[in-house]
Amino acid sequence: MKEYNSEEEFLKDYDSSIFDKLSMTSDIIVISISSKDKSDYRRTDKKMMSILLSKRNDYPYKGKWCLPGGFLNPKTETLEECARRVLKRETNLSDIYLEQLYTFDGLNRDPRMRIVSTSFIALVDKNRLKSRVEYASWFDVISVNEKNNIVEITLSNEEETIIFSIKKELRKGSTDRYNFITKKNDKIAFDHDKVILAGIERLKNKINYTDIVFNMMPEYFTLGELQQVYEVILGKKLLDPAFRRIIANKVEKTDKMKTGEGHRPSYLFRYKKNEN
Amino acid sequence: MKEYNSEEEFLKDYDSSIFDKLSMTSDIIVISISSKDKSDYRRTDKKMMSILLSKRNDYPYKGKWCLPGGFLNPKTETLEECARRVLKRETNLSDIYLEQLYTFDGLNRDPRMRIVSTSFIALVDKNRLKSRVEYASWFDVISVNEKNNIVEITLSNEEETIIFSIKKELRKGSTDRYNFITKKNDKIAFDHDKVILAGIERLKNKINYTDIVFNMMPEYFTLGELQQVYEVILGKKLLDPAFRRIIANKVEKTDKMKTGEGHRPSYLFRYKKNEN
DNA sequence: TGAATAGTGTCTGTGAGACAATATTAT
DNA sequence: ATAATATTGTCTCACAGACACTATTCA
Repeated sequence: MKEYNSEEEFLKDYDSSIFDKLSMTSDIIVISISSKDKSDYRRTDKKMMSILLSKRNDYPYKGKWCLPGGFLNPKTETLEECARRVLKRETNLSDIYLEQLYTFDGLNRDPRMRIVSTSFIALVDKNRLKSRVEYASWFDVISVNEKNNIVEITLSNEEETIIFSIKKELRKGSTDRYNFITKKNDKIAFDHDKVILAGIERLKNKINYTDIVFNMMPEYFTLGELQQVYEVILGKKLLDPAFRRIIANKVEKTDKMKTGEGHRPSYLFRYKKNEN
Repeated sequence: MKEYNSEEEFLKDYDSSIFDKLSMTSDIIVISISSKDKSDYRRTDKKMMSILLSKRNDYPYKGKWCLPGGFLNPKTETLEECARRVLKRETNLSDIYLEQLYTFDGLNRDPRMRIVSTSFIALVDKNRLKSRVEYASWFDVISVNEKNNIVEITLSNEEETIIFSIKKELRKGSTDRYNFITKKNDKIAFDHDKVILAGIERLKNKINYTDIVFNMMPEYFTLGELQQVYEVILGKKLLDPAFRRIIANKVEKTDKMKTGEGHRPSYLFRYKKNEN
């Protein structure tokens, strides 16, 4: 083997083809909050999480739904830049909250070849999306039910309902980490069912010790609306006074009011940074 | 474009060379607890974290220290399997606690070519490592000091001291997530300085709401020892009664004692699963 | 005996959970 | 007036922080 005396010299000779290579993708679970129309004039809108899915036009998994994603161009971009490029294409927005979620790399997750996918969570305020998305469709997260370590998730857009379930199997030697095993899944492509579950769980875990939720809120909101968002994400009702104590130093009251709702109007609040 | 009528038909024709490809590696920050010899017969050993580093024999970064790692074989293994293969080689152990940490993918993190690295944390009880590691060396984590969002980490083995510092720059639009920017680093190869910081922070964050710490403990331990491990990882002193309350339902008392320490002997405890 | 760690008791303040009470609007 | 949500008050209980005290060993 040749002896090199400097890194430059070594690199000049380096043949990058000696290692087996593979392709990577960035896949994104875009989460936002949508409102179901109120049935009663004085009731507030029911809020739910929604996620963005695209219908696959080509093989593999033709006709199934998948998360927005794209192949990494290894010469020019990072995985996060790749994700932003995809998001720009899908939503026409460039400044979306993005956070690396997990790298999925099962040997057969893509039937074409070995593809490793780094997934991201994107959180967005739905009001910012003016134009209807062309290829993608928003699915409401109707329910997330966990029983005996099996999670069943129900998604629905206007035309279609998707139900899939995943078993969370305790990892050997751990008391709190799980392998995800698909139990039932007819309509989601690749392993994106697992990405969706991982994303929903990450959001649920982080909502209580970070401020990420405000990435899904409009600039002005009532505390009732904010509380509903927490309730939807956490999957449980919260008590009003407790909730207000918790978020008190994360928001600031404005002098604006939300009126015309058939009941007592409420002050509009705004996200307030800092001050822990 | 040819029309396909089934996924099988499509795959038969599929040319996987149309996308640019790249190489991946798994890099592992192996963390364990070591004890400094007691100077006074009645004082307890001082505990510290230690991490495993290898000296690079080849370019690039020849002569610098790096984390154990290796190239992924895309045909045969997952990233975690790749990490376990490396760990087996370095420590001769197969059943080490392993957790995916983060995927690092800066465009120039490796001067040879584009290489994306998925990093893992491994936690191990040092007593299980009988034989001295051949190529790698344990470095004690002497200090982790954060001031004005700059973290300075000092590592040391018997012969060498490594000091590096990283700036944690608040990410745009976030209040709790940071980009890592190397400020000073002469001795750590690649971006492994950032992996080390990410690993130490992950451990610190998870110690309070998981049981991962027991992966670094021997089967029998005193509560004093366990408390020291918590203190080293959290970087602060804890109060005895509070600590005992917190871990009370994670451990069970045995009838064994630890004696001969120059002071009152203490009961040995053992990790107790479940019962939250 | 003295220095050191082991282990327990208990007071206090903080904060979440729970429930109650009052306020205000559109129909 | 009524139904609905908005907003605040307050009681209680759990628990972490703090400090004090007792126990036990080896040189």
